[in-house]
Amino acid sequence: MTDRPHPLEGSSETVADRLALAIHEHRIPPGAKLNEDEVGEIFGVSRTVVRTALQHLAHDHLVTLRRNRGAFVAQPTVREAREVFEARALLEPRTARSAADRATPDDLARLETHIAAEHAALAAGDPGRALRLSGLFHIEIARIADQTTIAGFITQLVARSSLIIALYWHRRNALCESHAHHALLKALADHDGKRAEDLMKGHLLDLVSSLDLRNTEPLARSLKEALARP
Amino acid sequence: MTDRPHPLEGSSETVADRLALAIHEHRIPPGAKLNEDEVGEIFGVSRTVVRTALQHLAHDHLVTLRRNRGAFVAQPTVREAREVFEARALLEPRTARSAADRATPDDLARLETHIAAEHAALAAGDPGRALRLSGLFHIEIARIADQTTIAGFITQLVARSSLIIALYWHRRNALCESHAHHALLKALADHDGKRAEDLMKGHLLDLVSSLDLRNTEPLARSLKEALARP
DNA sequence: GGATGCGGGATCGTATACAATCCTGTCCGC
DNA sequence: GCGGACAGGATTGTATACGATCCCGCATCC
Repeated sequence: MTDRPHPLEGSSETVADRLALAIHEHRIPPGAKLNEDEVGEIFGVSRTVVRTALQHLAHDHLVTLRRNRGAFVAQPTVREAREVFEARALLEPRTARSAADRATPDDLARLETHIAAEHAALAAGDPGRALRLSGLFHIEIARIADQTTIAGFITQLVARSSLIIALYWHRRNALCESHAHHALLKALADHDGKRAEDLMKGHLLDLVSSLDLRNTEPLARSLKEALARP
Repeated sequence: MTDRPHPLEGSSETVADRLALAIHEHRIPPGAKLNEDEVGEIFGVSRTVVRTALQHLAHDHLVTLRRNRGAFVAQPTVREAREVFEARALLEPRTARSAADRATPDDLARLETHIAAEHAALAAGDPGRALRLSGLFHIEIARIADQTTIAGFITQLVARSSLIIALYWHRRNALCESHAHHALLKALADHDGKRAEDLMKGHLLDLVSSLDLRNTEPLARSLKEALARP
């Protein structure tokens, strides 16, 4: 009942957003094929708009477009995974510092809401939604820093991080996340830029350390393991 | 002879690249309208591929898509201009440091070529091409640092910087550019990461200081000045 | 028996056609 | 003379149609 095949709603961005959300919440696994006709029928739109949406997602590295093959949910390599988090390490700590200087009570309230919703999603057994909200927390900080350009980059990096987590997640330490976010919020509330910067840096390092980035290939996870011992 | 209206060459990315190059070299001014039929006829392709190319460029903030209005070459606001250079300030110095650690003789030779080509273009009275090569220098450094993700961001930021320069350029100090790049190359050749980082930081600050970012509107430059005294 | 060539089916890439929207110039009323 | 409504033209948004390419399965040949 919640998801009816809408006859036609608005534009291609809606389709892109819906697809991105599904990918972000791990409802569509990495490597999954996104058939144009199928997606078009689901959303009640033509292939034209689906193609536009897929190209949009491809530009954000959420899907991979292979010529005459179709669109697939991206499977970041370990190299890409490292690059994504190195980029985040360059962008986010300094942005968090700026956010600490500019955060208004309204901003802090919104962040608090995010954290609460994240907890609620976890309690409700919806880790995908919790992960999504966790990412929105980072994006919101960039927005508070009043840097829409950087916020755009972080949005992209968070989206890719979601795929990376889907592929390379190892430790089951969900508590770390929420606690780190809470500490970060406190630093922002205190307008302690230096602390916010350090906390963000550490938080990102924790995230990377919770991944298993030893393998060489992402599809090795489904291929090499299959023929590990011949 | 060099630029014939190709009957049909390859794909939409070619059109996007050609358009991006023209914008980058200031052959198409900010605010210019990009008619789909017109562009399609120029490149000998259909509107479908032109639309794809324009959406690609829109995603990189090189063109602005207005619903039912068409595509226009972007006109970054002063706010966007500041944001772009703040993002570059976050990304490029640290990337230059990494590049200094990894630069091979082959990399250095390629950078030397870039600088030489930049000088040649300036001498040939083609400042647009010189600016393009100057941007490629920055992108090449990110590539040397072996960070394709960051390189992608910098590519986007350099492209937007080209538009910003077209709109807000003030001082005519082209020497600064080439000299800064030469000093940077020397630091990279010496594998002096710290110096490369500092030089890049200073270079970006010089770039910003060569702009006139006082105005509030970008189109004021072409509209208000026209009817300054009625 | 295994590898190679080939054909059917499906899917993507591009072009074209139609509908919706917007801009511009003109006409009418005040 | 001037402001507003309206129609014409142009341009974009979306859908559909056709051609090209690729994958998969089967038959054939070595």
